[in-house]
Amino acid sequence: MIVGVLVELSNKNIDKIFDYNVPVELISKIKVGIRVIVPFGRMTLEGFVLEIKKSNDSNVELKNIISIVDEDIVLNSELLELGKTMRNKTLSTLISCYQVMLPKALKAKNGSVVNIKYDTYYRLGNISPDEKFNSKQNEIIKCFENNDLVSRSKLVSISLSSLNTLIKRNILVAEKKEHYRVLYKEINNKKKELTSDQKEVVSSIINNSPDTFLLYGVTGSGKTEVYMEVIDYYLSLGKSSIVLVPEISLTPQMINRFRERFGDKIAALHSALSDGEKYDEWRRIVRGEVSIVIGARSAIFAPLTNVGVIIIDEEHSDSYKQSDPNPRYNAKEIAILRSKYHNCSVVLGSATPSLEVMARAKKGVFKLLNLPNRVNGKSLPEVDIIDMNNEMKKSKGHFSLKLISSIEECLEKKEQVILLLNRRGYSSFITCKNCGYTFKCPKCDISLTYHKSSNTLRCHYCGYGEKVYDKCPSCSEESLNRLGVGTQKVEEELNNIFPSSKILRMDFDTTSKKGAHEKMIEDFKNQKYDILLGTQMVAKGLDFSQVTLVGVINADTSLNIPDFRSSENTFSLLSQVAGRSGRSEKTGKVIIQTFNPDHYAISMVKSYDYLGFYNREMYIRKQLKYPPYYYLCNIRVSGKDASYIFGEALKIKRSLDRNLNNFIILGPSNSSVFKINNIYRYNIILKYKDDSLLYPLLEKIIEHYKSISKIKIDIDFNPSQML
DNA sequence: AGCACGCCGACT
DNA sequence: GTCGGCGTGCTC
Repeated sequence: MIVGVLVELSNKNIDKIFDYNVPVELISKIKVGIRVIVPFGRMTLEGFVLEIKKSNDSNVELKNIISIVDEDIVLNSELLELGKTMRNKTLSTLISCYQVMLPKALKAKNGSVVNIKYDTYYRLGNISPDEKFNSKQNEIIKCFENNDLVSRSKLVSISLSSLNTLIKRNILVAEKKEHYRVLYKEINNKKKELTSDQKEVVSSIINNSPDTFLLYGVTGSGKTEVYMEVIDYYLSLGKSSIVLVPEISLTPQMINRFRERFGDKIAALHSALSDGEKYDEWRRIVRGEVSIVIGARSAIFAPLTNVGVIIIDEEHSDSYKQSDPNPRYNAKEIAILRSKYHNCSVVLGSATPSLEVMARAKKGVFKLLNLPNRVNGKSLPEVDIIDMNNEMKKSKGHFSLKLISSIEECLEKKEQVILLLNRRGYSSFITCKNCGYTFKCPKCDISLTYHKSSNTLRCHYCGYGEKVYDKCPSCSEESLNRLGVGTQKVEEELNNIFPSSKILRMDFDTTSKKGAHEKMIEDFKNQKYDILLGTQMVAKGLDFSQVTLVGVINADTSLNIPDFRSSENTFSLLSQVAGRSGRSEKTGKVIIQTFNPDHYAISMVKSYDYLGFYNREMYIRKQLKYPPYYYLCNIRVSGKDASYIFGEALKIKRSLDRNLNNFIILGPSNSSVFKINNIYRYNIILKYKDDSLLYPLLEKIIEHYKSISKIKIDIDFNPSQML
């Protein structure tokens, strides 16, 4: 027996199948989709078995497989095939596509597999009628009246020595059962009565399946209930479901809602789980012990069989696109690929759909479903836009008088406030007021950001750090200025204005500890705090009934990012956070502070005019030839020798120019962070409508450069950010 | 990724 | 003459 193996090295030169002999004693254990250990050059590597064949059709002498890693397959035929499609769509290595499908714990570097934990259980053996038992022993045996299997810990708690006696007499027989590290609540199938709008949407999905739907529903319109109802329907047909949410909104609050309804039929894959816990969840999925998988981007690869529906909540979130390590895939595209295989539907939900998805829905490629009303029957909270250009003359802090008085009012009524400090694309760097000097990382072309806790300046890209100076190194004046607003600073200011209020600060610093995020949300829900102050993480998915005021301290930072999506992202962020207000009986209110009150991405939030925003933004995208009118592709050429790299990038650009018609080809230009860790980066940006000639050409370019180690070519199709 | 091979510069 | 630089190629 010969097997074709793909080894675990992500390198274009090795991204092909290598054949190995299977020693006789291993033949019976070989299956396509398991991992094996093989010799490779002088190395010993892990790899996936992709093919099984009878004879050696090449003229090279084959080595033997060393051992087998998995009893059961880790990649089924659907996922093996999906990986190949992904490779072709992302031009990444096949092995990287398979690796991204599996939990980290399985990406074993030479066999470092996570321990499977076992619990010991006992069952009753044969008891002949003349066996006699004492009282302790009888007590133990009684435990088996209603259960076949009883855990050792329970029996030990009765009497260890009696237990040992019974085991010795073969009255009890030991049995090992896998121990899962995650505990589950009892199912209680909490079902809410749906509104007629919701019911209509649910039946529309079920009756028109399979298809891809855009569920466009305002904040608070009960999209989650719709998802659960659809999932429940497919559950009743014996089918499984995948639910994707952005990591940031995969809160315990969200998971608990699903758990209350579906109990232990759910596996939740989120970042708060350890590698071992994620592995446990993954194994439950593989074994068919769960029917619903809820998780962030990579959960789209959940090895469920017989999928009934794939739901992508907050569809507009850019977190569904993997942008940094290869493969640069988009979970929405993967969802559609998997739905074709399973002949099932995809539901994309959002209150502010991405332009790409809405455009496709309008064209009829996706089916558009509407939820125009909130389930509480109330209208959306009133939005007040405060022009900070005027306010700054009146006070020097970050709070307008209007926001201060509204918070005051809210606190008096014992209601709660959420404050968003928009820090998207924002960093707290230090500059000299006198000469304009800024501190930059010597290895990366980026400003160092100030870290109060360690009193250092740090580089967000490479981790470089230096201590903070008093004097400007350029002009020697003591005129260094901390720019920008941190949550800490705003918290202090807030404390001064409202000394008796209880403020909860939620940002990356305060939520990094395990379970901290969960506890904060729980505490705020239980009204242990009056004001929740935080970054983007307070904007999405949270549902607190006592929140009647949402304030946005600085709406503009996300608007100033040099990215063609900055308006869309700003509109969507502001609309989302506005939706946190007035979700229950009490009427809510929203205050947005901005220096650009007339910018359409801000002014249209006031009227909740998504479609108005959509039309206006679409017009601009058409003029500027951006998505959804054109596709984008970013070719990043990088290496240590800047002039060599630029020269090669230019060659690539010229070759593209020669071979592609109707393409707009920009660059090579310095990428927005030009240098990271002494690697210089140039971008070539392509805009196009038809990609049929592009792929073979790019494959050729990759092929040409793959063996030249001083240059790296990275391709990102439809990048989420243009950085 | 590792490691060997091989072809040019500065040394005991 | 030889040690060692790293550019290039190969791994079933």
